[in-house]
Amino acid sequence: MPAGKEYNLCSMDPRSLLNKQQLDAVTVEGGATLVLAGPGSGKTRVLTHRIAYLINELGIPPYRILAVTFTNKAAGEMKKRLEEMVPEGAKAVWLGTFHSICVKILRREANLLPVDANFVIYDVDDQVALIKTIIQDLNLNEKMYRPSSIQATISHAKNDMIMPRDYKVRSSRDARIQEIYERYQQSLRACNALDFDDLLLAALNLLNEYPEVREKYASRFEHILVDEFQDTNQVQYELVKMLSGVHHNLFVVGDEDQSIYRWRGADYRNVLRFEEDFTDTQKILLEQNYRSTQKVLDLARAVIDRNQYRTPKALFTERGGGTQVRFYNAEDDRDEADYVVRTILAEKKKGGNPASFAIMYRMNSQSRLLEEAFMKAGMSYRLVGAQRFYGRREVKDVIAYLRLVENPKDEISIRRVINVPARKIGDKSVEKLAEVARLMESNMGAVLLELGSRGAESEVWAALERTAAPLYQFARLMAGWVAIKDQVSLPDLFDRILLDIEYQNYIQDGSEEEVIDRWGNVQELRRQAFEFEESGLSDLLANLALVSDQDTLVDKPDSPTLLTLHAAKGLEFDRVFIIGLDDGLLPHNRSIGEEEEMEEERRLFYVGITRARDQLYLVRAERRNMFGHYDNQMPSRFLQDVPDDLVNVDATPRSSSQRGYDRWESGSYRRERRSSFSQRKESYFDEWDEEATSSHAWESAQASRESRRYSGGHAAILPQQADTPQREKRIGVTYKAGMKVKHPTFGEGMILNVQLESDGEQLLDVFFADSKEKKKLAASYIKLEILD
DNA sequence: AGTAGGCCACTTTTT
DNA sequence: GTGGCCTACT
Repeated sequence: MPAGKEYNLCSMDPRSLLNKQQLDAVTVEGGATLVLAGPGSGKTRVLTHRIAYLINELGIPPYRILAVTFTNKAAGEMKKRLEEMVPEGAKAVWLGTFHSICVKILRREANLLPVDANFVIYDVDDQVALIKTIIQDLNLNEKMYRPSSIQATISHAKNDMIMPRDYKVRSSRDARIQEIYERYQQSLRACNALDFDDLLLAALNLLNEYPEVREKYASRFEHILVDEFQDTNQVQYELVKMLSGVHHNLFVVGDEDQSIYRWRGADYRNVLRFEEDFTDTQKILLEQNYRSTQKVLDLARAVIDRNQYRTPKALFTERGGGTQVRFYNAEDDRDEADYVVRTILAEKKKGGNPASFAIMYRMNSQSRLLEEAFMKAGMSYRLVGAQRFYGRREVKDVIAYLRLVENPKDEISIRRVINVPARKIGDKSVEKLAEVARLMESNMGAVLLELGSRGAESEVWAALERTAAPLYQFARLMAGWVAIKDQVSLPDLFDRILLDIEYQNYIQDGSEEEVIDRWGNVQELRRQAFEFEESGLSDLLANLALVSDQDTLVDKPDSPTLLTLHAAKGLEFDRVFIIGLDDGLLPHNRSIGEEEEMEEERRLFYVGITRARDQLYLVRAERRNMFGHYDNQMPSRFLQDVPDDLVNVDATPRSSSQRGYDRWESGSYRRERRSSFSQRKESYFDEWDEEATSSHAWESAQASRESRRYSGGHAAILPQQADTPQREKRIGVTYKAGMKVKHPTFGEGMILNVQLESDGEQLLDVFFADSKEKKKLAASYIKLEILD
C-alpha cells in the first residue's frame, strides 16, 4: 500500500476488515496503550495491522519497531502476514519472543557480558545436570536437595530478580540453596553458558549497568508492541519498561482470563501494574468474538465468571447459536479415547475432515491412550510437544557434540557425550579430567583440546596418568572438529562429527526393544543444519534451544491434533475435545487447595473451551489407569458450572447398541439410560455428597458445595464420604490435619491437610521439617509413622 | 568399564 | 507401568 493514502485496509484485502474497536487500536496515537482482547477477538490481526500502519502511514522505519510474541511460530506467522502488507521493510522489524530478542541483543553486546559471544543456552535438563554436579561436590543428599526442585527455586528467584547474594536465608536449608545458587552461577560462567532465565536477566542487567547501551536501544525502538502481556514475568516487564523509556510508545495486548503461566513466573497483575506505571494509559477493549458460536461462548463465560480476580468482560459474537456442547461420561480412560476416535470417524464418514479436530488434555501423559486408539483405527494424528523432538536422546547427543565444538567450555555437554558411544571413559576418568582442569586453573574442554592436539607430548598427558589414553581418543576427535569448524560448511561439520563417532552404528545396533526411528531424528536435525548453513552454528544452536512445542507444529493433512491445554493457547479449531475432566486432573491435584492456582486451572479450561469454533466435546472418565492400577475419578468440579441447557449427553456404545432390556435395568447400566445432563450430574455428584439425596440432588449438591466454597478451606469441598461399593482401598489408619508423622526418607513432618479420594485413598499434604518442603503423598503408598 | 536386576518414587503445564 | 539409581557381578 502506497504511503500517504488514507488508511483503508478494506480495499486491500477482505481479511483486513476491522471493526470499530480494532480500528481504534490499530490507529491509536503513541503513548501507553493497553488492549484487553478476549479470545477470538482478532488481536493478532490488530497487532499486525498496527505495525503495518506505523510503517505505511506514519512512516516509522521498520527497524525502529520491536514486537514481542509468545512463541517463535507466532512471530513467524506475523512476519509472513506483515510481508504481504509491507513488502519491503517487514524483514527489518524486530520480531520475536522475549528470549530470542534478548539473545539478539546479548550477542551484539557480548563484549560487555560475563560470557563470550559464543555462549550456549542451557535448557532445563542442562540446568538440572549442572545442579546435580554441584550437589555432589557439596556432598549433599540428592533426596533432600532434589536437583529439579532446586532448579525451580533458582528459576523463581531469577524471575523475581533475586541474585544469590540477595537470596533470603531463613534456615540452614536456605543457606545451602544459596550456596548451590552461587556455585551454579559460577559454573554457568565457567561453562560459558546462560540458562533460559539468564537470557532475560542478563539483557536487563546490561541495560541497567550500561546507560549508553540502554540509551542505544531505548532510542532505537520508537514503538514497542507486546503480545500475550498477561503472561509476562517481572523481568520481562522491567525490560519492556526500560526499552520504552525514551519514546514511551508501548502497545500491549493481553487478557487476564488467558493467563496460564503463573507457575513459570508470569504475573497477570502486570496488566494492572501497567495502568499504574504508565499514567495516561489508553485502554481499548476488544469484545467481539469472531471465532466461536454463541453456545461455546456462553459456556466459556459461565466457567470464567466464577473467578474472583478478574475484570468482567462482555464477549459477544454475531455467529449463530451453534450446536449443543456434547458431553460424554466414559467408563474408563480407554473408553474415553475410543469415544474420541469413533466420534471423529463418524464425522469423517459424513464428509468431515479429521484435521478440523483437536483433542486437548491437562497432561502430556494423557496422549498415550489416544495415540494407541488412533493407531488401532488406522488413523494418522499430529502430536504437539509431549516427548519433544529436541528431548530425544539421540537429538540431545548430537546437539551436545555441536555445542561443545562451538563452545569447548561447555562442561555439561562434554560430560554428556564423552562416553557416548562408549569409549571406556568412566566416572573415574571424567573426575580425573575435572581434577586436572582444576589444578591447571583451566577447564575440561581446554585440557581436552590441549591433549588432543599435542598428545603424549603435552604435559596434561602425564597429569592424566592412566586415563590419558582413553581420553586422548575423544580429545583428538574434538580437537579435529574445532580445527575445521570455521573452514567447512555446517552440514559438512555435522557429517564429519557423525562419521567420526560412528553414530549410526551406535544407534542402529538393533538392541533397542522399541522401533524408534532414531536415525531418522538425526537426519531431521541434519536437515536443520542445512537450513542454517548461512547463519552458522551459533544461530542453529540458539534456535534449537529456543524452539517451543508450538513451533514444531506443522500441518498434517487429514490428521486431528493432540495437544495440552497450555500448547493450545493462541490456536483455534472447528471442533475441540477437552478430555480428562476429572477432579485431580483438571483441576490438577497439585493446584487443589491453592486459591490462585485453582483460578489458573479454571482459566486453562477457559482457554480450551474458547479454542473451539463450532463444536465442543467435554469428556470425563469414571476410572482411570494411574501408576498401573485403576482409580475411580470424581467429575471435575468445573463441570458444575456448565449450564445444563447448553449440553447434550452422548450415550455409551453399550446403551445404544445393546437392546437387552433386562441388562438395561440391572446394575450399573441403569444410570446410563438417563439422558438429560442434569440427571447425569445428579448421579455423579450424589455419589460424593451425602447431602445430595433428594430429587433435586443436583441443586442441593451444588448449593452445599457453594456454601462450602465460600466458607473457605478446600478440605470441605471434597466430602468425607461414607462407604460406597466403589471403594477399593482399605486403609488402616485415618490421618488428620495436624498429626505429626515420620517418613523414612523425608523425616519428620506435619500433616497440613487430608483429602479423601473416592476409592478411599487419602491424599496428604505434609510439611517436612528437614527439607521445609510441602509434599503431596498418597497414604496407601507410603510408610508413615505417627508420632504423638 | 559396563550391565543386569532390584528397589524406589513418581506424573502438571514450558519459553 | 516406567524410569532413574544403586549394587553386585562380569
